[in-house]
Amino acid sequence: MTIDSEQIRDERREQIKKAALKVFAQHGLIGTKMSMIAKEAKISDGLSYRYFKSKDEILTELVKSSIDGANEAFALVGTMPGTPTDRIRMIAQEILQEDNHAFILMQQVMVARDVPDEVARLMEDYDPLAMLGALATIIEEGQRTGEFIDGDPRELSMWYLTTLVGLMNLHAVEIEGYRRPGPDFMIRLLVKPI
Amino acid sequence: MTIDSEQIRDERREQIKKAALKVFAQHGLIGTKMSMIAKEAKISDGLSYRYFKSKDEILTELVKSSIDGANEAFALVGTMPGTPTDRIRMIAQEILQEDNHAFILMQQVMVARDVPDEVARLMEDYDPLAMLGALATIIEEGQRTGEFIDGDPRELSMWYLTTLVGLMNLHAVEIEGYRRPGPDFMIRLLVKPI
DNA sequence: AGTGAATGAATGAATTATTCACTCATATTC
DNA sequence: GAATATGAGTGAATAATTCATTCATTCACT
Repeated sequence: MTIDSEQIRDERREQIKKAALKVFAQHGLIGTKMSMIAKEAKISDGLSYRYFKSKDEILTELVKSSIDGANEAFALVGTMPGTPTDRIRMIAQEILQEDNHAFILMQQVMVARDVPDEVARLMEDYDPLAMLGALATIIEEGQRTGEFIDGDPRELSMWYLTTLVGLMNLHAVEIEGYRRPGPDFMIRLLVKPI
Repeated sequence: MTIDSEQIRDERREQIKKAALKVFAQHGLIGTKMSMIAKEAKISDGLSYRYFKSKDEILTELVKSSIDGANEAFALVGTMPGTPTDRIRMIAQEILQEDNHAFILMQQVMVARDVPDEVARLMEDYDPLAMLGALATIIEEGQRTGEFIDGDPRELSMWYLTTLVGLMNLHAVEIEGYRRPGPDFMIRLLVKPI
C-alpha cells in the first residue's frame, strides 16, 4: 500500500466515524443501524466493514475519542478567563453548541443498559461530574463578588449542569417546533440581574 | 359474564395500561418489550393478550388517554390562580413532577420515526405548544407588574417550556448522579429576584 | 490485466411479538 | 356439597421480523 492510499484510507475512516458519531448521538446505541451510518456517510451498506471490524468497534473508537475530548473540556473549565458570569456563560455555550455530539454520545452510553465490554472498561475513567467541582468554585467566587445568587454552590452547580444537559439531549432529537434558549438566558439561573 | 368479573376485567386492563405507560415513558416505544410490561404489571407474559390485541393497541390506548390528559392540563394553565410568579411555578411543578408519564409518552411518540397509523392519526390533534399562548399571556402580565424580566413574551415562554421539557426527559431515564432542580430554581429564568 | 475500493443483495443469527395447550380457582347447577 | 362449567392465568413454543455481517460482482485506476 502506498503512502497515498493509506491517507485515503484514513480519511475514509474519519468520514465513517464522523457520520457514526452523529447518528449515534441522534438515535442512541440501539436505535442506530449500520445502514443509517452508511447513509449518513454517503457510502454503501457494506463498505464500513472494510474499515471497521464491527458496529461495536466503531462505537468503541468513538467512545475512546469522546472521553478524551470531554476530559479536555472539563479541564478547561478550571482555567477559563473572565468574570464568574463570563465563565458560566462559556460553560453553557460549550454544552449547548449544536455539534456537541461527543458529549451526547457519552450520555447515551451512560444511560444504555449493556454496552460492549471494551466500552464499559473505557467508561470507568470518565466522570461527567468532574466539572462539578470546578463549577462550584466559580460559583463561590461569583457569590463573593455579589454577581450570583445565594445558595449551596455544590447544589447550584448540579442544578445548572443538569438543566443544561437536559437541553443538550433535547437538541439531539430535534423536535419540530421547539426552540432552545441560548447561554444568555440560561445564566439567569445563577446570575442576579443588575 | 357477571358484573363482578366485568369489573375485575376493567381493573386488570387498567393495571396493564398503567404498567405499560410507565415502561413506555422510561424506555421509549422501541425499547419497550411486552415482557417488560408483563413484569412491571406482575403478570405472565401471555396475559396482556387477553386484554389487548397487540402491543400497538396498548400504545394506541395510552396515547388516546394521554392526549386527553395533556389537553386538559394545557387548558388549566389559562385559569390558574395567583400572581404570575405563582403560576409559572405551578407550570414548572406540573411538568417536572415525577410521575408525569403521560407527557413523556407524548414526547416519545413525537420523536419516534414510525408509529402505528392509528397513533399517527390521533397525534394530529395534539399541539404541545398550545400552552405557549397561555404562558405568553402570563408573562406579559408579569412584565407589567414588574415581576418578570423584559423580552419578547412568546420567545421567553418558548425558552422556558423547552428548558422544562429538557429536564422532564432527563428524568425519564434517571441517570446516576444527576439531581434535578425544583420549580423554585427554574422560575429564576423569568422572575427578577427581589 | 491487475489491484484494491466500492456496491448492495443475500444470509442467518438473534430478538421478541404472539399464540396456545394447559392449570387452577371460582362460580353455577343439580 | 359434589359435579361441572367458566374463563383468568401461565409460560413454553412458534412465527415474524429485524439487522449485523458477508460476499459475489462491478468499478476506477494505473
